[in-house]
Amino acid sequence: MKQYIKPTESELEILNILWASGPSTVRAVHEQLARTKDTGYTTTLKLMQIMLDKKLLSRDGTGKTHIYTALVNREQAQGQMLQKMIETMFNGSAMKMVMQALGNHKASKAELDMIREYLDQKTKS
Amino acid sequence: MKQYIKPTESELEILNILWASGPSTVRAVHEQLARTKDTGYTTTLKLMQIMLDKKLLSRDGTGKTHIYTALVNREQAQGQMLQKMIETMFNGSAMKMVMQALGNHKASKAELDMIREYLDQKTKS
DNA sequence: ATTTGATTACGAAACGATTCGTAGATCATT
DNA sequence: AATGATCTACGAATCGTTTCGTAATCAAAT
Repeated sequence: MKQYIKPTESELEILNILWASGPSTVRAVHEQLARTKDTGYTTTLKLMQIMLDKKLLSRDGTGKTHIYTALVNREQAQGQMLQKMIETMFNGSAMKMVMQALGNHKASKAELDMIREYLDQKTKS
Repeated sequence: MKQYIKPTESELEILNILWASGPSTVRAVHEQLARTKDTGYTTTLKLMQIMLDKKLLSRDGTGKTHIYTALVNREQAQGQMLQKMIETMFNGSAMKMVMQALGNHKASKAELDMIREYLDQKTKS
């Protein structure tokens, strides 16, 4: 049975760091986190321990300092969260969401071109 | 000062109903909610009262049964939530998100065409 | 071996969201 | 005006998340 990935806000912040940096110690994660967030070290530690419990992370406990690794795939998590948003906010229509995103965000011409190219490629196959 | 809209999961469900149905009584909202969710009437009531408190809703209290109205605009809420997702999950790139959405969702050819048309229009202006 | 510094483990407080029971208010019917 | 049905108000319990203090553990340096 496939589990749905539903990280909390804080968990997502940690996942993002691990996705970007790869397997890391608590301290490394905490230092990144502390750049944008005022939080204590043991808070980060506890969060990561809970995420271990929830199978969002794994860890290598050889030696004193443990090394944590994200167990969930970035693309998969992104996809699931997007899918959910599309369903609950955009009536299941990816198109509506895309348009809203592009409309709001005032994408650059280069970005628009890239999307167009991507669409072309997708239509062909 | 502009407030950020950060409805919870449950609040979003209620907002969606009000956006779709327009101003409604608690009972009307609850009946829709109860179709997909097993919840009590007073729970819905309490939630809507809290949302009133948070200024997510307004209400007309003339007469016995109150009529609630969404105070937040649908498009605005969607936009903000998308923006946040883009920032936290897609490194600020709307394009990345759009591609991920399209890639995952397997949009129909018709949908793709509509998006392309939209892009063209957007490029022109 | 002892001290020092950093790490992990753990419990508990604080907080917000959610749920629901119960009481009180209101209205229509009789 | 009493009954019954429906609604609102409110407090409290529960639950999950987040936070942090403190103790235990470990490793390196003295």
